[in-house]
Amino acid sequence: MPKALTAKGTATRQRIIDGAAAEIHDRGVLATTLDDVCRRTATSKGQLFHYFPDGREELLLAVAEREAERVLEDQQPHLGQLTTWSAWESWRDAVVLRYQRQGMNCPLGVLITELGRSTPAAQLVTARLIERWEHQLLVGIREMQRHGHVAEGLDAKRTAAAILAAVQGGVTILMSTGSSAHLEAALDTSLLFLRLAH
Amino acid sequence: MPKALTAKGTATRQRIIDGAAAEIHDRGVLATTLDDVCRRTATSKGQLFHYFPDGREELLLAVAEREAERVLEDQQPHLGQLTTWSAWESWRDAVVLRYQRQGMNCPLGVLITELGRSTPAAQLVTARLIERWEHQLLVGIREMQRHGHVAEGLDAKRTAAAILAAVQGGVTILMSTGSSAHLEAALDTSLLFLRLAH
DNA sequence: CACAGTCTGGACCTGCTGGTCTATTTTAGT
DNA sequence: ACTAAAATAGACCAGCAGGTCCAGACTGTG
Repeated sequence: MPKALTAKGTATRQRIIDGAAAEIHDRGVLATTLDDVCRRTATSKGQLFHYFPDGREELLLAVAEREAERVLEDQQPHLGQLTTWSAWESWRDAVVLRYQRQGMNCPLGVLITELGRSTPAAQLVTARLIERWEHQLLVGIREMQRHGHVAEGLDAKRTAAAILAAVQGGVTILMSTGSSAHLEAALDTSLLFLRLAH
Repeated sequence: MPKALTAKGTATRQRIIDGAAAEIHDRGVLATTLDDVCRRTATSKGQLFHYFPDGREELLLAVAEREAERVLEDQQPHLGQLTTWSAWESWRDAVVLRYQRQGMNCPLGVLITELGRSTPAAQLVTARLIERWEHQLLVGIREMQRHGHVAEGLDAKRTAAAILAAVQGGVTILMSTGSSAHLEAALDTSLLFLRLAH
């Protein structure tokens, strides 16, 4: 990587990341080659290794970070303000919609499994995503407790972890079957649980 | 594949599948090459393609089927008799233990994501596993309802789907972080939910 | 024993893909 | 405008992994 990126440079770098992400969405991580990315982004091998000296691995990591960012963005503004039942409902719908749109390929998941084994940096991406996601759920639950909508006695931390797991599992199942039924069941049951704990 | 397998033949075929599964457990699907499998199982390329004419894909599918079978086996006998609270607790422990042992690599998951894109046969393996797993949960919940331990009004089908998703998500998170905290939270919260619905 | 089909071994081929290298053009700062 | 650094292009390389092939050793059945 050059010492300083010019405006043109950063633009190209970003174009490569975006193109790689798109290619991965379309055809999967495994099937995506560096040449594919070059073709799609109208760049050359030279540029690719100019901006990502560590090659494929570094590029994939950059894509993973981008994807992780999106996961949370796509749940906003709902996830950030889980203060009423209707906010939780909206969030639920947003999650279902987001993953139905994404369809049967989970770029992030495969990215992590391919990278994770070798790079600790990749594991960090997942860990941070989980932590942030869970934290927002936790805040939401605490908020509901503060407003008296959910029982004070409920273990908010554990519940947040469980809801996150349920969503994650619903998504995983959606990936392999194409059906969002489990994701919806997971979300609906989670909300029902919160309501029951009263 | 030959028309008829002799006893020796089936033994070799099985040895290849077992060896491939072991190799995948140790080093991951992506890093496992056909030569690795041959070396480990003391077989030759000739044999490998003799028993799996479609090569890597066919072998991987066979391994996936084997793994799927194990997932359910490892939860028995608990999963098959979820008729009391203590049975549910035992099941909970068995699941946690099984996946803690398995550690951070999910052969089945990666197998499916690598195969799923191309082969519908791979999707079938997952679909069947999910269906059978969920069915046993469903039976368990209905049983609890019949005995008056869980409210009749609870949507058993949806709850079974949600619990399965929660477990699945807990496992997924365990894979990428190495911590079973989410899996345990998911299971504990699921059981708490059943208890609350009374 | 014969012989047809199965089993085994391993050399070999080939396509692909990540990665290197060098030459040329463009940009930014003085 | 000059120059140093950055950006771009794309030919080229090397290794590897999946897959092919054929020759030879077993096996079991009439």
